[in-house]
Amino acid sequence: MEEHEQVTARRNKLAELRRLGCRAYPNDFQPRDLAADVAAKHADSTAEVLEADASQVSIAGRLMAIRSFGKAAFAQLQDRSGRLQIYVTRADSGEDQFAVFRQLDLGDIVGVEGKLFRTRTGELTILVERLCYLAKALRPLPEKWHGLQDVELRYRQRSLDLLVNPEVRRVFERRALMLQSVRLFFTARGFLEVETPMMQAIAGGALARPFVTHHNALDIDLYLRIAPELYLKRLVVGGLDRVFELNRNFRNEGVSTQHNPEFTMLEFYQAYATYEDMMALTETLVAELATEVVGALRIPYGDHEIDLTPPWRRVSMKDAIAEQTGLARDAVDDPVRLRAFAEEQGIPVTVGMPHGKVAVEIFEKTTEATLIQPTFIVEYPVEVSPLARLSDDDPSLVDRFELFIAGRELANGFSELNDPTDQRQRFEAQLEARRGGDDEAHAMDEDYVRALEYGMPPTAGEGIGIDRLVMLLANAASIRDVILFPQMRPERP
RNA sequence: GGGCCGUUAGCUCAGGAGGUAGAGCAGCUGCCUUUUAAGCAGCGGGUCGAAGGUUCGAGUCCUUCACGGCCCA
Repeated sequence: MEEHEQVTARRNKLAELRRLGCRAYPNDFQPRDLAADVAAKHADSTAEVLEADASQVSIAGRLMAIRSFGKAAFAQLQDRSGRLQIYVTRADSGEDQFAVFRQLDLGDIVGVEGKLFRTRTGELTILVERLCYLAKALRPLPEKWHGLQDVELRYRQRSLDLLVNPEVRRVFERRALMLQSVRLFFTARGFLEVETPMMQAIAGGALARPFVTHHNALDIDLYLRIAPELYLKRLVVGGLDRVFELNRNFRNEGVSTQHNPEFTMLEFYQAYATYEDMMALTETLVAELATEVVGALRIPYGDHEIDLTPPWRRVSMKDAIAEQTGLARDAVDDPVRLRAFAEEQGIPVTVGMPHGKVAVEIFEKTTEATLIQPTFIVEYPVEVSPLARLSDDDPSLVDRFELFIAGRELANGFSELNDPTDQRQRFEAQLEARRGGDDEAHAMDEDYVRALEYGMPPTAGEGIGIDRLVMLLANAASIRDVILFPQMRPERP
């Protein structure tokens, strides 16, 4: 393959650097300072103060701009903290080092040491006395002004994206801060962080299609988990009354701005609590995270301003449907009339589909996207909630909620079903649904029922989609903007 | 899965109604010791996503495919 002219030019400069006595990839330069620290420390230092200060600073990073004159040059050096201008002159750095500098390109990594001064325009700058070439960028960087715009290239070559688009780094710094805050929040409340299997013989805990893999030595198929739920509740049976897990789930479904096949889920379980306690805990958690990460409770998201100030609205699914569609509440309660409405609206409902599931279908199609401000939808139908405790008031419902913000589901929580007999019957009902063609129905898990038979305390639990929460707090439109390496089709040669 | 849109130099983008492929940045050569997207002068760089088709002639029109984006399911 023919090498690009710009790559050839850079290879030639690398050869010239060797000729000048540089090692090609040295590793003996240790920067003592960071660009942003230096800038902060000397933000108010006048030219005279800097002149009188004999101390040296040393930073290392990537050359992101070079403005070169004959015997001197300004350049921008970028490290993990930010950028600082350097000034290299033949007089101050010496003939040999200046010759090295002249072989450097945008993107090259160097270390410099020298004294600070202020330029004519007042910019804090290092006058370079020692210059160490550290690594060559053999490929040219994207354009300095527009950065890398092509979203396909940005996702496929995240290194380059991070390098030239500083706002991308900020999103992932925000994400890291949020994860750290989540851990502090739960550990401060007595929750134990645990890790449960990602490879499971039965993919339980949610209604979704799993990825399948194979264990050679055991000669068994295993599933990548779609949820950690059933393992976390086994731990509650075992006396770990408060547990949380913050890690990846895998679902073998489509890719979109809202879905990546692997995504990060927070799940937590608290004994002697109810789903109402979980709603209150969620309000506190999200409000705290927003304050921590964004610094405000009213946050911008796309065209909206979201107000995360607790408490949030709570409304039953059927009331929400009635409110949105204009149907009378008794029509929503009536299986025949509700089904007729679905068919009239072109919402696909199958012949044997139970009333509760028809309601959920209608809710998802008509109402979900309208829930912009934080809203807990409560009173979920039992047919779509095989792991949730029955409502004491209405046996067709369970003590469950989902949280919607900006038209998207962010969390799902409920009082846990801890009656092993009921749990077995629910699994059997799911098997029936599966035989009826529902390939997302929950599988039977005998081992889990056996665990429940030892007695699980009354418990409530919840899952929160972390990527979506990061999207909200980082004002990102696509899940790919908050996942470092989103799933893409492989490039074809 | 369906609809719409995109794919042109390393990057960011133009390319009217089919008639020899353009700019800026980046690169190369030269000048330049206070620049800020530095400046000035000159030069090089293209399988126009791929494959077919229509046409005297296709970046441009048609078909299929690939990859991506947005919307819908």
